Amino acid sequence: MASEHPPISAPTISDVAAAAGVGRATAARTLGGYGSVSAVARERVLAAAERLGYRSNILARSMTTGVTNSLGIVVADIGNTFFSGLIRGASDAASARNLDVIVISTYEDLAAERHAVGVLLDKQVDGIVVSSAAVGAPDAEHLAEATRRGTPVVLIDRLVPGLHLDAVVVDNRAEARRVTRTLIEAGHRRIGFLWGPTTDTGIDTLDELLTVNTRSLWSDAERLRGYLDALQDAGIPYAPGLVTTGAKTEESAARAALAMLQSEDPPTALFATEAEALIGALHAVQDLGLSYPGDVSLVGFDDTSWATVMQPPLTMIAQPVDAMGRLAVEQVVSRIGSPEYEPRLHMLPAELMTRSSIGPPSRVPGAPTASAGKA
Amino acid sequence: MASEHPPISAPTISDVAAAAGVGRATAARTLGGYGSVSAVARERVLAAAERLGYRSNILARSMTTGVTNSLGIVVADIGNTFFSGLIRGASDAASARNLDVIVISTYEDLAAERHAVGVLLDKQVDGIVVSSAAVGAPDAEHLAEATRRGTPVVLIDRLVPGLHLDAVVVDNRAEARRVTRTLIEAGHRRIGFLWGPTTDTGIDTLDELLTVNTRSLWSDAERLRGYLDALQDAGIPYAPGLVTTGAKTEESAARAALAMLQSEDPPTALFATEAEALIGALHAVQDLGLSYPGDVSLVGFDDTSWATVMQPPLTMIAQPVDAMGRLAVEQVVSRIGSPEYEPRLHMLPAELMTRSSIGPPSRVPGAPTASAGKA
DNA sequence: CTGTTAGCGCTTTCAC
DNA sequence: GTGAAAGCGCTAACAG
Repeated sequence: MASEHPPISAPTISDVAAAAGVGRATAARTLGGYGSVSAVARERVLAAAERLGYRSNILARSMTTGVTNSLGIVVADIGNTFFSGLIRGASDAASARNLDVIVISTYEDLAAERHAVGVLLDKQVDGIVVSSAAVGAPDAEHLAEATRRGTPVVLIDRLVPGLHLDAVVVDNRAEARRVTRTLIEAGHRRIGFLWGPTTDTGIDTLDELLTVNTRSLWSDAERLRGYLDALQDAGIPYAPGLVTTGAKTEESAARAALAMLQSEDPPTALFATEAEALIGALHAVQDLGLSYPGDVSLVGFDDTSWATVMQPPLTMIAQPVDAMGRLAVEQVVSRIGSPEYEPRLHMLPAELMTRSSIGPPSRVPGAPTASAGKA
Repeated sequence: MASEHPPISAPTISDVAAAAGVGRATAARTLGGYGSVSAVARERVLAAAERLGYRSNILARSMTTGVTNSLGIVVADIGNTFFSGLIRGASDAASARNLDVIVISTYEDLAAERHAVGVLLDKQVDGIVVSSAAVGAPDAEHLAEATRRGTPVVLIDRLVPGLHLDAVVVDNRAEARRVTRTLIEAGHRRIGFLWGPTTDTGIDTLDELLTVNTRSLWSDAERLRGYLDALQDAGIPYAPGLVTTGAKTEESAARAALAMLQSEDPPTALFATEAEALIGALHAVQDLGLSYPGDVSLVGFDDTSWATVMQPPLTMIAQPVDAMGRLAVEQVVSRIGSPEYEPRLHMLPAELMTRSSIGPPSRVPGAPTASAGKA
């Protein structure tokens, strides 16, 4: 039942100060939580603020302080569960710190990524987490530039060779090597690799493959190298037809798997580098009336809940998406505090979820050494 | 090779104006794209801006104009593919309009949702898209309030009874009724419903169920009603044991399905209201060594790519997530333009992806009418 | 501890 | 058309 004319627009600090009978600065200090104010003054200000329903205008605050309490996160595809898992971890960590998150999807397009970073910089976010489409430092000038200008950026999921920034990734090469070895130990020698580098020129030699691989995303390139490492460890020669070179789509993976499986000397195991690729592989296997692990063994990156419900359940590599997201924002936050230390590389372990899609090879290929392994 | 001392901090409109030899206002006009400027002046300003590398400070702009070119979207769980699909559609539509999106996850917690909306309002987003955890208007004061204060909000996926706002949803009741009828037409009379209302008090009568259902999220409540509608249409009495009352988790769904399937008069079909529930159901089926659709038929909401690769492939209801997301931002945008028209309700159709998880019932329950249906 | 006084960079009257 | 000048709401530097 008051008398003071309620301001038509939202109350400002001046309104509160006036209502409390103190100067603007005092009101600002108590409301902004800085400087020091006497207990009495604080009480009166708080009461007045409460009464007026005061909410600070954070745009104005951000303009003068330069901090927006928001983080940008740019990923390839929000709709992909790997990335949405990352985002989930990141945004949980962010809200725990009272930061909010602006999400942008680039669909692996570098131009879109540059634009996204520009938007974020314009918005004056306090930091950026990005899973970049850049395959090398020259592509990533926008990231280097942002850092230089004072907005910390941390890479997530993918490193960019030549770019020294904080990063949170999984050791893709080691993980790929490990599963491939698992396959080899089960007796496999012909292992199909789904989602090798995309290229239209045929790849015949290992050298060519390695060269082309250089132009792939770090994570993809690393997985291929890990696969190749394991092959080499076991003295198995590289077989051109077993590494895919098509587009990275489910359909393309299905076609490639189909072709491999129908070839004269088909693979006895398939390693899929991504959930989508695995689904493609499964389609191929099913279309051919094959079963796993009887006819072909199967493994894939990026574990999901449906893997447990497949018959038989799928053995998968589980990346710690939630932890990666959290760690990335923690890293970016600590970088905001103290910008000048060496970039930190966080390599998190992945976990091989052993289930039942790996078995012994269905047949013994040319080489005589084959069936020696286990039995 | 210049001479003008490069400003230590980013160039402002004043810098550009000075460099161009015009007044601030003229520079502001051409750079801000409002008012009118002579061709010559515009050229000089543009050139100067280019030369200085001017980027407008959108925080300052937002502060004076009140528009931030950003939208808030609050969902229950970013990690859930249904919501990440929504977000994907929404953020695509947003970037097409040069808006960016701030995403917040609430995990179905109303307090978190209120907080999220508060944050968004503080950020002065131009509009909010929310899939609310409110089950009735009293819970949704924060949404009504936001609208009243001039920030349009559009509901997505879920209506809030009693709250008249723009909304984009699927007719959950009709869709649930439709699949249930499909099941009935296949001969089923005992159909388990996974993810009925969560409650610890037992539910014995239909009335009790209906009452409790009132306290569920709109979408969940509607799906149950649709199920009940179809039962009633077919003259099948409500069977208490066939509607779940546990928590909404995969494990709980699995337990409930297990219990149903092991009961004396088990269901011959299971209708799962969510992907997680379906996975739970599949676990139960498999643990019991049952197969589908031979022993039990299965259907679920929220189609995904892995449904096609299950053996047999799963029949699912596909919600148009992408379109829902897009439409929601379109709606919120048009509401920003002209705030005063009747709230619009967009009910999008879902699609039943018929595959192979529905078959005839495995056995004939008590009633004599059963096997009459098809054969 | 507190009030006064300047800005932050932009938009927006308002005269010229 | 164009420039000068007045804010937007806040923080910050400076006296007292």
